[in-house]
Amino acid sequence: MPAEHMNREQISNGGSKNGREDIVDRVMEQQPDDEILYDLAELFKVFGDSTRIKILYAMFDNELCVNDIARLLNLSQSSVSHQLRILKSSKLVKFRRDGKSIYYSLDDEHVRAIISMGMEHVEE
Amino acid sequence: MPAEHMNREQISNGGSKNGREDIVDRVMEQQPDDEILYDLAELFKVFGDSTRIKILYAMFDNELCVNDIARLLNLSQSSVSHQLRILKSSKLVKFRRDGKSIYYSLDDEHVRAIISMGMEHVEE
DNA sequence: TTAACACATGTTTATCTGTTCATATGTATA
DNA sequence: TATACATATGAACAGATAAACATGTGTTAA
Repeated sequence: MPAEHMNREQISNGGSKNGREDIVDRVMEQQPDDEILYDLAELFKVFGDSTRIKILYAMFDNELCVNDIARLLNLSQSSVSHQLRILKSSKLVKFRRDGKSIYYSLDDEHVRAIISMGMEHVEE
Repeated sequence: MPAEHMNREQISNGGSKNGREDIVDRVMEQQPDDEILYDLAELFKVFGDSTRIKILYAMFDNELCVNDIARLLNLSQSSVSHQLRILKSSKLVKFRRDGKSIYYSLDDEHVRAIISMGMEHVEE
């Protein structure tokens, strides 16, 4: 393509198809593997349910057993247990048994940090 | 109930029903309004889809137009547009028009912070 | 070992959500 | 103004998912 037939954008980027190729290619290289981004989405999906968020927030600085959570949030025991199962498999909560009860708490500081970041965004 | 009929747990917590009442009451007071936690869940729900996460990550430090994103991630223009609509209404991205194209970018540092926190948790 | 309690799990159902396809809106250019 | 390009939007369908209900497992104490 002769230079006199190029528009300003094409000239400024060296004549690539539409002047965005370079940027698209660069972003493509920076992008993490799909698998990682899939896992990241799965993580946020767990936070993305109001029942689970309520449970997580209740445990923000308290260890709670299943029955505590059910009474506190007015949920069925079954529902709480199902949600805790999801939180466990995502490594967001840990637990310990004490007699007949099982006490749950947040697994690490990341969980608190993620919730706090979200709260900041919401409270605007 | 006479003290000699109480178990150790009941005595140590002053004789409340099952020794967890105090904690449950305290947590209940600390818990934010349902509406706030609902909004928080809604926010994370937006991050909880692999297509949207890919789009957000691609914009981590690049402004991109709809067509860029579609080519980059091998998605249909319609799909990208639908997802950007959701990201816009959640205030996660901002945009500007330049001629026929519309350039999208992350709305603020919170968005980057939330993604980074999530990444740290996933990369373990 | 039986009963009572605390929790987990399987299944079903109603609802929600992402994609696709078709079409509409908005912008630049000949 | 006609055409092409870039993006947005509406509708419909398929897959995902949370809640409810019933039942199973594990623990304690009589």
